[in-house]
Amino acid sequence: MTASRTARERVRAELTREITDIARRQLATEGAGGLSLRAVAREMGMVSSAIYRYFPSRDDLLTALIIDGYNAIGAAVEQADADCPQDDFLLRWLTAGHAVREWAVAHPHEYALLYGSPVPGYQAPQDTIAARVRDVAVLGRIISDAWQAGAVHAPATEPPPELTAEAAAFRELMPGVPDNVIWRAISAWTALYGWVNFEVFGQFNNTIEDRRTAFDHSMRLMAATMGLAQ
Amino acid sequence: MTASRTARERVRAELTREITDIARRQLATEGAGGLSLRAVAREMGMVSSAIYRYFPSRDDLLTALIIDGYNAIGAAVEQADADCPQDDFLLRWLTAGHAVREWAVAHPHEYALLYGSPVPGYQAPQDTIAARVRDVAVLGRIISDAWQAGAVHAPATEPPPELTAEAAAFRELMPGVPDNVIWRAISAWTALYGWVNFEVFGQFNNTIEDRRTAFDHSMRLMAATMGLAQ
DNA sequence: AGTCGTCAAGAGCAGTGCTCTCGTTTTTTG
DNA sequence: CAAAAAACGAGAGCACTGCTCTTGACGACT
Repeated sequence: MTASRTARERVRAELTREITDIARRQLATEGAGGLSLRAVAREMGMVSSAIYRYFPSRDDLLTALIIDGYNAIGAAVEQADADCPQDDFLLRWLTAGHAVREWAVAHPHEYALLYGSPVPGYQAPQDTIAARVRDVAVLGRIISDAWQAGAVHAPATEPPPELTAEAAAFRELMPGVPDNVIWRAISAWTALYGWVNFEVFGQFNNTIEDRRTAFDHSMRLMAATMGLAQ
Repeated sequence: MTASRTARERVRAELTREITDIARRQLATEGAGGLSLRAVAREMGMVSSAIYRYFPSRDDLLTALIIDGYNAIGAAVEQADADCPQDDFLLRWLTAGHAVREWAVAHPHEYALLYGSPVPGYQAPQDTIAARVRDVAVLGRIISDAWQAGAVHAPATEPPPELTAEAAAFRELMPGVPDNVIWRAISAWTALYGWVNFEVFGQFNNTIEDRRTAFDHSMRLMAATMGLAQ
């Protein structure tokens, strides 16, 4: 009986996957606003209303794409870090940063969906938060490993007392790491994505051309701020 | 005759301004995607096609709003810096940063229009670039002033030679400032906007609550990276 | 074998950006 | 001052969107 049930569910899963694939392709070429359920249906040879059997609304399709996107960039960063010699923490930081940047440059529209302005009228459901932490978890692990190895030499500028109860999520990612380093890591993390935002969203147009080199240099400065310089 | 000509042009300018005002209000409440020419016309008691006498397309209306937005945030930063004691460079940097952040938090949708994902199908015309540099010009002036006053004590980590021909626009903003400091300023600038992006776009939800304090601390770390720490 | 749920299809609603035409009003020109 | 020209608001209309509802057919489970 499971076979027959699976027969139906298999074609359903297949169609669902085909929808997201086409949607992702449209997203990559047209951007988030150009994603049209009717266009997806048209490309599949379906009628538009049939799509709603699989995704109750456009937002649900967007949510699926967002989750896929977080997992894709998270997997890219995890893979990049796994390929690194684990005891070279500066290299790991730089490699993870480049992985983020390169994925974003290769998938600008998907990146915009994840880290750009929220899609109007769209509220990210809780389902996304599990996938969204994969990249920052890698960063946390790098810093945490570096700290355990005694490779973090940051100036001892204590953050203000108002912040001691903040950023609990980051603390969990970096157990044992003192507040000073945690907040430096948060700063570096926001700087990393700030750069990628600027690059992907065109803020460097006609200004910085060799963006990979410039990004690398900036990430080295951030590593120094974190105390990771060798 | 100029009076009679002005009569018509005056009402035209007035209507144009009313359109942008209503559009800005809709933008603030609904976001960029919710901006509808028909809704603006409806609110003005006009018929939708009449709007096209004033803005040939939705993109042109968006462009007007974008230019206004760049000027608004630029003016806010300029004003904040002007109110500072000009010889306290760390304070000036922090004040300018807080001005950016506070404007962005107060006008999240307008900020998203300026620094978020580009509106799909919309290509920013050249008209915007004049207004868009006002905020970064303030930052450049702060660093430049600090350098002239001998108040910049940054470690002498030279950027790689590939970058010596890059970022000419930044160099013009900071005449006489050496490359090392220029690239540190660029890093700090991207970190500043990276933070604001994360905050405005909801990346700190359920993670960091006292965002002003955390931002301030991060900006102090960036000041140290630039060599502005006192 | 019959029932029940799933499915694709189609029509339809309200909304969008945008174009075109048609009178009217205002400005400019002869 | 009168005629030509330009600007304007209104309306209809096109192609498109997300989404809902209904209808009829096919497949799955008892």
